[in-house]
Amino acid sequence: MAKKLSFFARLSYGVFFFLSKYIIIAKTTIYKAENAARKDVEQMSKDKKLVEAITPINEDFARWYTDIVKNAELIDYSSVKGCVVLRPYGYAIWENVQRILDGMFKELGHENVYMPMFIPESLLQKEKDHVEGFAPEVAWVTHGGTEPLAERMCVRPTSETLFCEHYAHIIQSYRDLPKLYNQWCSVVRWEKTTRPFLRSREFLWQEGHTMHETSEEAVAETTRMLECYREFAEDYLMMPVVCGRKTDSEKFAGAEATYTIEAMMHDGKALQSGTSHYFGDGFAKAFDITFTARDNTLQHPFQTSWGVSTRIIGAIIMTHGDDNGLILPPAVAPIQVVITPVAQHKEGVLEAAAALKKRLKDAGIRVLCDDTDNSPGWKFAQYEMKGVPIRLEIGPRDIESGNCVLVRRDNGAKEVVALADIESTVHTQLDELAKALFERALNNRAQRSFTCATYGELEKAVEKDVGFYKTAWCG
RNA sequence: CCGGGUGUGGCGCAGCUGGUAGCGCGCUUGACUGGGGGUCAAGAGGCCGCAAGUUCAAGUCUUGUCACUCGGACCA
Repeated sequence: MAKKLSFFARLSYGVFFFLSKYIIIAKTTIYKAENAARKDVEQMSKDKKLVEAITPINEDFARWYTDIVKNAELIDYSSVKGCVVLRPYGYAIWENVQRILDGMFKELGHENVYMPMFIPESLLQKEKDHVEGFAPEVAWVTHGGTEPLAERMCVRPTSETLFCEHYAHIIQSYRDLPKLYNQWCSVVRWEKTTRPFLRSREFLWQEGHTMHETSEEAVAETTRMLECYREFAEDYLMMPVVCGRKTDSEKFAGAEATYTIEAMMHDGKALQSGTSHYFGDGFAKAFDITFTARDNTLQHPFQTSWGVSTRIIGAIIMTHGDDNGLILPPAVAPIQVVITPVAQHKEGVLEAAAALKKRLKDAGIRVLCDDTDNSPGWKFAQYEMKGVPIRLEIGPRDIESGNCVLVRRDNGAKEVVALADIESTVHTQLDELAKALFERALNNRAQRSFTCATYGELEKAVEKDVGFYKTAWCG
């Protein structure tokens, strides 16, 4: 088995165990852009007088991705490599992700805390595997002002060590367990190859760190949080995922087992979208965390950690987007409905648009009315680029007939709908759009999933088709 | 870390064998428009990455340097 795994590692394939007896092999390289197509697109953009053309998805997937993150105004590059500016629209997506996940965590009994961003070198080094895994990619702080520090400190790449130090202070008895903490923060990993959202040097995430009385309880927490992530991905982001366990070579540094949700991107590659780790009592021993058990013996607690990062935004883009730009699942879309007034200088149009906006807002829908004097065509293209799920057009004709035009972002379908019950119409359409996104992603995954009976068969198949492979030969 | 490429208005680029900087988009103002990226007119905006050198003269040539980028290596 070890030999086979190293073979896959060389090919940049991720290998992980499906939760049943299958393993799944999926290409997991981080996308890199290529130069070739750029000039053609720029030329095309000139010829067609388009404002911002993006590279077609089937021509160069990586370039398509970069064009979207820039043109949909999610990020701006900064002067620090691998560190991006999250612009209001991009950050708003993250805020929605935060709001939903945070609610789910609290429902499960977790509490939020905040740890320092600096870790003294000696603290990082307490757990051997952990430091070996992370030391090559941490950023170091060596000076305070002009004075060299007595001990250098790293900017947290993850906070296990800080949580452990703290837990050692506050856990005395089995009565103190479990401890279910989570924090929202940014971490720094000095990556050499960076891509917005997918692999950056600083990124935002949440990291949950829990301590338990028994290993059974900690294992249960690990799978409970993996299930939480699955539910979030599938029910809110409309992104089907495969739950599984990473091989030893890919598991978290210091963990006993790493579980993951893997989503298939539009091009058939896998993206690790959330992880949940079981640590056993390895860290507890290294950090000397003990508690008095029910039988009055001194024991080490069992630990888990789990995290989802802004990479999930990259997953949303690559799962649902198309040649016209981003498509956002309604649950996390900063704007769920955009209203574009037509012939807005004519009497009554802007007033009708404003009234429509108010009704939708009162119905709990995130709505924007774009009354700038850009042309309607420009607005259509702009909000398609930004992935707004539903567009409502309202002009003199509609006002007269008591209707408006509803356009769906996922399939472009246009429909004249009555203003009278617009709230329920929009709610229904948002729901249907969400379901359609999930179905489409599921179909894509099904079309790119294969089964191999033997190892030899698998070797040949992975060269031909990018996708997920199930094999039965590994028990 | 190794190799290739690129640095010129906000963005994308042109600028040949040296002669003192131009195009498209965007931006500003106004008018006409408006149901798929509108039209016209008038404007604003540049130490040509940085430093040194060659020259009467450097965006252009030479050297150095910095940054970015692509590929490789490295990387949960």
